[in-house]
This record gives sequence, structure tokens and C-alpha cells, in this order.
Amino acid sequence: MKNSQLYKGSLNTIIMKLLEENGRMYGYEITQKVKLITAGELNITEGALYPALHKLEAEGLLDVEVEKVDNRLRKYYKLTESGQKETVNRLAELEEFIRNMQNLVTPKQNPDLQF
Amino acid sequence: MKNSQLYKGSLNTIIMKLLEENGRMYGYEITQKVKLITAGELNITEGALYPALHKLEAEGLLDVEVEKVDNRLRKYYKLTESGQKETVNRLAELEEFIRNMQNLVTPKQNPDLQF
DNA sequence: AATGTATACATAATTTTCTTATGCATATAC
DNA sequence: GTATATGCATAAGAAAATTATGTATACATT
Repeated sequence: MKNSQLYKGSLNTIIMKLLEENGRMYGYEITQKVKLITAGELNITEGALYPALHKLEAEGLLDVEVEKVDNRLRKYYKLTESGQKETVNRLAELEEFIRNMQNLVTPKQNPDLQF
Repeated sequence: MKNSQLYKGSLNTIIMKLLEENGRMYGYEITQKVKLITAGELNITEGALYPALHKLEAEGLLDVEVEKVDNRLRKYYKLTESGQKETVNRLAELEEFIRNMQNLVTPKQNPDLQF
């Protein structure tokens, strides 16, 4: 993961969301998809991605299938059942997080809150 | 900082934004304000906050004024001129970050992007 | 009198997460 | 033959946080 350090801590959530959406993906594919979605803003580094994938797998949230395509190895990851449940929680947390950060940047003009 | 690990990396930006908005604040006040704004969701821990304030000060982004109020010590922090400039950049980064994360959670139905 | 909660600062040890650097290997374009 | 793209991996180090303490004042409760 690179750039503004704000992305720290969001890699796992990003991976899980993409897998939920796309069924299965391999590491390199994830980096390219993220680059595309963020218009080149976020480049996931391999040093961050692969350890993260291995950890999610070790936690039982992801399953792997190895395939050889064009004489090159690919490791396809997909969410386990447990991973799908956890993804729901992570996405809820992410939305809460985004809401909170927006409230910090653009303080509500809510008369109920005195600040 | 606590909770969903998504907040990792956002503490400096939060501090600077609050100081930009409120002129000057002391550490404990920052923790309470954040708790209020996020409806108790985000609790900044002292072990994260104080080192962060000291570092921002060391980088010349914050100035300190020590005051004794009600026989208790307070260290008021405010943005330096350099800190104000930097805050503009950090907030731009934060908004970009939020946009990107939203695009990940809620993929755009933009026909220009093929994914 | 003792205990708990709130206010207010601080640091040290450890953990988590990421960056940076490196390594291996295949395929294609220049 | 050199560079770029594809595809995986790990190791050393840095950065940022958590967790656990420590000090001190003030006020409320038991």
C-alpha cells in the first residue's frame, strides 16, 4: 500500500470487498483493479499484499486455488463462508469509518450536537 | 486510537483538522471532542495521542503553550503557519482517500470505467 | 477514611502494518 | 539484450498504534 498513509489498516477490507464482488481473484489482479478504481492513486505493493493474503487465509477467511495460466502461476483467492460473514462486518465498519471521517472534515450543522 | 483499525494513519490528520477549526486545544480536549463527533465510536488513546502531538510539534507543525487551569496542567496546541499550509494538503488527501474508499465500497456505475 | 471517576500529562514494551529492497521466473516488445 | 509486464514470495526496517503503567489533582460516593 502506498501514498498518504491514510490507507494504513484498510488493505484487508479492500481485499475482502473485491473478493465479495468478483468471486475470485489473484494477487496481481487485485493490485491492478485497485489501481483502476482509484485512478492510479492507490498502488498496493507486493510486500503488503502477499503477507495480507496469507494472513487472511491462515485466519480461515480466504481459500486458495492454484492454477497455471499461460505457463504462469496464479493463486486465486476467494472468501470462505466465514470470510463472507466477516466481510459484512468489515464493510459496516468501513462505512461507519467514512461517516466519522466526513463528520470530522465537514462538521455537522446539527443543532443537537454542541461543538 | 481504537476500534476498527481503519483509523490507523488518520490520527495526525484528525488532530490538525480539529486545531484548524478550533484555534487551539489541549490533548484531553481532543480526545473528548473526537468521542463526541464520532458518537463514542472512536476513542483516541493517550499512548497514541501524546506521542503524535510531540512529533507534530517536533516537525514544526504545532506550537505549544502551557497553562495551569484549576490547578491542573494543560498544554494547548495550535497550528504554526507551516502547519496551516500542511493541513490544507492533508485534508485534500483525506477527501481523496474517502472518495477512493467509497468507490471501492460502492463501485461507480460509470460507463467510462470498465470494471 | 477509602474508593472510584474524571481530568491531565507522559512513556515503555510490544504488536501490527506497511515500505523498501530483493529474489525467482515467464512472456512480449523494442 | 534490455526493458516492461505478469506473477509469486520474503526479509529488514520503519511507522503507528495498543496495552500497560506511572504521576497528580479534584470531586463524589460509600
